[in-house]
Amino acid sequence: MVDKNIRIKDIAKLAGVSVGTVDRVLHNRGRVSPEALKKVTEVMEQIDYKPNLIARTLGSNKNYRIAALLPDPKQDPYWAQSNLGITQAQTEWAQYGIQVELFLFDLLDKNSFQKMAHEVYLAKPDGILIAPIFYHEALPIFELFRETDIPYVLFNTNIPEASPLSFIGQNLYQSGRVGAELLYFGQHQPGTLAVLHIDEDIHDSVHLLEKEKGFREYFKDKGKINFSIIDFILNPKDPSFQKQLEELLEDPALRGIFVSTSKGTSVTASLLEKHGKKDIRLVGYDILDENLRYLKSGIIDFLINQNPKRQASLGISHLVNHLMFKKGTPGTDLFPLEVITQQNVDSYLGSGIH
Amino acid sequence: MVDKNIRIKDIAKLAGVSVGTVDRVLHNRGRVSPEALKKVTEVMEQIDYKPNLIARTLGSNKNYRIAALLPDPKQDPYWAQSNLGITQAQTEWAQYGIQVELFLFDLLDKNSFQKMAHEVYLAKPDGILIAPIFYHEALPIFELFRETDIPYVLFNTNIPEASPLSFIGQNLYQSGRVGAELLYFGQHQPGTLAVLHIDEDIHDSVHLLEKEKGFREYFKDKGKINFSIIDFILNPKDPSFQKQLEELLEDPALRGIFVSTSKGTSVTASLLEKHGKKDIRLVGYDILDENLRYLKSGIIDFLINQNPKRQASLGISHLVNHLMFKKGTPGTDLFPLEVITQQNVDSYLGSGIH
DNA sequence: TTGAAAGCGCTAACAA
DNA sequence: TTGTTAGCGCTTTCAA
Repeated sequence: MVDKNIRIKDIAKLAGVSVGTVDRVLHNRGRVSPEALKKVTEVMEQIDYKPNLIARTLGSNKNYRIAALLPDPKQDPYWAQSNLGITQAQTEWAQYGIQVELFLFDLLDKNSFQKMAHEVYLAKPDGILIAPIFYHEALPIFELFRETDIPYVLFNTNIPEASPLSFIGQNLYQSGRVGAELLYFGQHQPGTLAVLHIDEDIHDSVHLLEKEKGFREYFKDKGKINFSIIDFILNPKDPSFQKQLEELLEDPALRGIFVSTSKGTSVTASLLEKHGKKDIRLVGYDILDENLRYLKSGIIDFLINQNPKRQASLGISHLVNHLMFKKGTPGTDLFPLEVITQQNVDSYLGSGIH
Repeated sequence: MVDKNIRIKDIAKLAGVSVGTVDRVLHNRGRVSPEALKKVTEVMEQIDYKPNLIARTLGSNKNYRIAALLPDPKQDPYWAQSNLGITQAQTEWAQYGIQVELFLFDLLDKNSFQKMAHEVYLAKPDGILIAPIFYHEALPIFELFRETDIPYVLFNTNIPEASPLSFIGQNLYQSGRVGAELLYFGQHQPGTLAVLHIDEDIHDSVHLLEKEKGFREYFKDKGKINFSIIDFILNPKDPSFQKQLEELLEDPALRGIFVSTSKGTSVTASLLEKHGKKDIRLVGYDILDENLRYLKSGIIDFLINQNPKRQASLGISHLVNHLMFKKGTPGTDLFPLEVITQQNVDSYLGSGIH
């Protein structure tokens, strides 16, 4: 009533041109005389024109195909969550002509990543969501994508050189600091703190070392502390894996363990449980079913939630916003480092929107 | 391409009627013959019709007025945050013909609440967002709202008897349990734990007592513990307020304090700082500027984030979804009980979307 | 009770 | 380089 929203039509009238011309200026599709361009831009600057995105979407009755490249959800519950997020976004956007095609690769096989990335390229989608967990193999892929001008969004792992449309994930360095904080909090007895990187492959090493760096620098900043910090990179497939871990647990000075992967968290927890070591503090990652059990039983003290589901679903949304609504997306979307405890975990399991 | 979405037109064709009839059935606007009704419903049951909400919104070119009833943001930084969330939602939806009118009342004055609630009623908006912090005064208001069939959404404080369109907030009982958990965590020395309800009025008593109940039951569930729990209801306007607090701090056995209000948190922190009591653990509420400083300096150990900004903005969105998109909204939307620490607080300050 | 048709704001094809 | 116009899927008015 008060102030009817300004329409393209109004701008056209004010500038003395047709809606077609305004539209062309709006989307700089060219084929506009300098005079017309000038007049329209002048009007636009005076009026704070906000396009009606709803009408825009309906008008340009387009279908978009989005390719999602990520590890096989069957291999790892963490990636199963990511996959869930994609499925969720898919059903949400399906009615607006957005199709999401999955391209899954083997979490442990760089070649498979390369192969699937190539298939994404061949599929020529309108947008790409990608978890570039293999740094070196990913770089040339981005070259390809850029050549074809297909917008791509990174999630989970950041590769700034990729200059993506946007990155969705967490500040891993800070994540390590949070881990350190939680491990240190209220600990008065001197002793040993351990950092465990448990993974079947070291592909994520950058990922993990970033966390470790944050962890260590937290203590460096603290100045003099009572703890010695040791770290391990362990492969659960390694025959000596179990033994190495058990040796660690033997250490009577061991006060706490920070595990940098979600899978490793439950593995460590199960050992801690077996050995009845309830007094060793354990901080790990993610609200996976396996971890949930140990959190509830008190073996795990804190989880840092990476929210893989929401990372993925937001990734799709970013692409949709870009493709459909031509909306600008933030270059990086850093998720909060959610601290999960026995008492607040249920409040996170509820809606899943937040 | 593969499966074009089904349109009303398609249903009409299949049922051998016109789109007008289908629309009337869809929204049971009546004036449809039993035969037509039958045919259309039959087709509808066969096909999983999902209306295009975008087209619907554009088609019914309506404007909606939403009234927001909440305490004056100038009185309290917590409510300033809520107000921010409303402003945010307002600008987001303005272009689609949604207008939000603010109705502010005095946080300390029940009469002012009643008066403004009545003004909301007289304004006859299309939807209402309300923070019903005065329980007894709110009940008759809801009667009024229901009479006029205006949908209303509660936030911050739940009143189940109000049977609102939806409630947005937190599980306060569980919130108290989280507070207890954080206060207890890693505490080995026996001593005293204090629960502080600091507020200028006791209007929120239900609110606060719910938190206290959770706090106490946490320890009850724990069984034998080393702590005695004491609690206070304090009014900062009371001349003896300062003295009462200082007396509490004198207690050498005091190990930790749980403050149930966001404002009270900073008040307590400032006293703790003044007395140089860094060893007393402090758990409070919300990422307000005042609290932020004390969190960073280590006086406050944990904050439980109630996310007032997002509560409010989501409240508006719920109403919009209901009014504009005729989308179903969840009856209650319980926010996660976010644990904020020195190390993760920045990750929360960033985007604000999450 | 029904169907036809105009219109929501924008896009995009087309003719001029 | 321009303006005109026919949609997009749905709502809503109006005449039949």
